[in-house]
Amino acid sequence: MTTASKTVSDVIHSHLGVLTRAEKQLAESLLDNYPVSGLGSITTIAENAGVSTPTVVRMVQKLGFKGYPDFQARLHLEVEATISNPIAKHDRWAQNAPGTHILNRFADAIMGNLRQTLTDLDTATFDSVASLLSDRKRGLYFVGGRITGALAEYFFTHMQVIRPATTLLSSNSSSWPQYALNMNAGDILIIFDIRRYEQEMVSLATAARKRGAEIVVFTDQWGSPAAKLARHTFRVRIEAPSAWDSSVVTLFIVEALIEAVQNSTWDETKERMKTLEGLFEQTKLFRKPG
Amino acid sequence: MTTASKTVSDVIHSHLGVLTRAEKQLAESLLDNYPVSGLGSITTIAENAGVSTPTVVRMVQKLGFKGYPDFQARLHLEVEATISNPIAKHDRWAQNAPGTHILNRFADAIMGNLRQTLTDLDTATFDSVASLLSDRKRGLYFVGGRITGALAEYFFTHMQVIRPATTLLSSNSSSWPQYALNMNAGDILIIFDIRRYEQEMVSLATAARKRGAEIVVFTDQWGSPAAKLARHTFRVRIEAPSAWDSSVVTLFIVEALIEAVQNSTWDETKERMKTLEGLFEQTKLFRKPG
DNA sequence: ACTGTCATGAAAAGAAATTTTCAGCGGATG
DNA sequence: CATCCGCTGAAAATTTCTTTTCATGACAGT
Repeated sequence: MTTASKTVSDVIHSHLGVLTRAEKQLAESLLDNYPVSGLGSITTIAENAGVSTPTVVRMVQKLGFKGYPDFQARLHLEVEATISNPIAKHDRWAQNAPGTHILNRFADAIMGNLRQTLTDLDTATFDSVASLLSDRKRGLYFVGGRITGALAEYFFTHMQVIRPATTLLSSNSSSWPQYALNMNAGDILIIFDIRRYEQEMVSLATAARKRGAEIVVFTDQWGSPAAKLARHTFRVRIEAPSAWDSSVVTLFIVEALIEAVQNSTWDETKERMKTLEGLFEQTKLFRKPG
Repeated sequence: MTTASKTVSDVIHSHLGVLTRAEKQLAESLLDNYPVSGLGSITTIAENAGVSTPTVVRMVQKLGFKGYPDFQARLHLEVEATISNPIAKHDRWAQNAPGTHILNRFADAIMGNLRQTLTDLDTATFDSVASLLSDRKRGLYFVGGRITGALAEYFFTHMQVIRPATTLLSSNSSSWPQYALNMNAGDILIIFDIRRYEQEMVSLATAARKRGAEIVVFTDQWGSPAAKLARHTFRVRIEAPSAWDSSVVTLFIVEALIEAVQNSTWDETKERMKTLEGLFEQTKLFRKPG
């Protein structure tokens, strides 16, 4: 066979370029939860992928197999190889990585963090924050520290598209008092502050509270001192097998919040995004293509 | 179903006593190399076991299954459970949250992304990139787009602490040519570019290549055009139940890389970090947790 | 030895899967 | 705007799989 030593996954990847729309759709479906997704009959996988059975036949033939049975036989071999390997037995998803590889240890840790964080997290808090952030009458201010500044920026960039009146505070704390001065009652200050808490953060939070602003804090399980001044606090697990803390779960919550806000204000956001897209497109028109 | 919570293997074992000779022979064959041996058609497994197909039907019905397809469907589920990872098992997650809550839907999606990404990811690529980034003789340049700029910044912030000669390119592409001009042969350009690929990224990558720089690209499963110019490419799953793509898994890989680099250059890094800590303490910008 | 019971597989019948055919549709091109 | 080309899925044709039927043979009890 021409596809001798490569895995079906490899073959699919190497053919992605020559696949048509429906075939790509099928390929995605197969690669998702690979290789188990290819265990069933041609009818089943066609249905799962939302394409017709002829499309399946055409694709597997395009990939170099004689027909669907040929394709499936190959998949079965791969499943067998995977399962029969005692090392891979429990860790198929990291099959390429030795058990002690940093990727695996990281994945374990992050999974634990996510599970723990979600267990501890009150969905009412999440929903309340989403609701606060959806209120367009409130100004939003984002601030983070040395490391968490990137998270604040990420959150800010998205919210800026979704709604007006969003402000990103510089990571440099010397300019913070000026921002606090501009806050109005009902505005929201979103603080990212994990260990090695920044002292200035408390001053900023205090000033914001005096101006009547609500405070939302993303911190770690030990809690930023600024959390005492907050209306809502997200305590996120940040432990990783590393000298550094992990921001993965924090980013996870940020993204979920972005979607929650976007979803609850979709009607208002839609037009806004369209306009913005137009602006981006226009800007690109004036540049030379690469 | 009567055989609800037990595995097929359990069911077979508990029925061994009531099986006839040919059925026992079949059962042995199935348990040998279980559960993969049950992947094929009824004809196949009958042949492998040296019995007739009616024997197979009779046995699976004796075991409590409706017929062979029922039996096989169950086996497929077990194969899937065996192959899939702990990540997929989210039973106890977010107990406080309804199954349809955005947090849970997001968690599902991110878990899938992580699993898929790790499955597709070659650890050799990861290790090669970690090794490249550990080479202090090479200058590092980080660049991202509108959304991914925050990721580039996050990566940069950490690497800046760990090693010298790191540069963060502005998100504004107009300044990129100047950076390219400063690159030397062997320098590394780390590009973050997910869909809505930025056209200028290709120009930058081309310019960097001309200067002899190596390119590492973080992109999505569809692949940034800049990936064609890259020495190494990370294809990360970014799908989320959201109007926006998810950067969680990308951040995961970034953090793992940070640790890998830090770990491989610890001796050199240690002193550097101590010095930096001292500087931070001195300026009282950062405090220890209280 | 006779008889009844049960296991077993060959073969037929039935069901389902796989492949092929073909018409419609939509985007590309002139 | 017309034409072409290739993708796509409905449906038919074909192949394969699954189940049922039934004849045979082994064995236990009479």
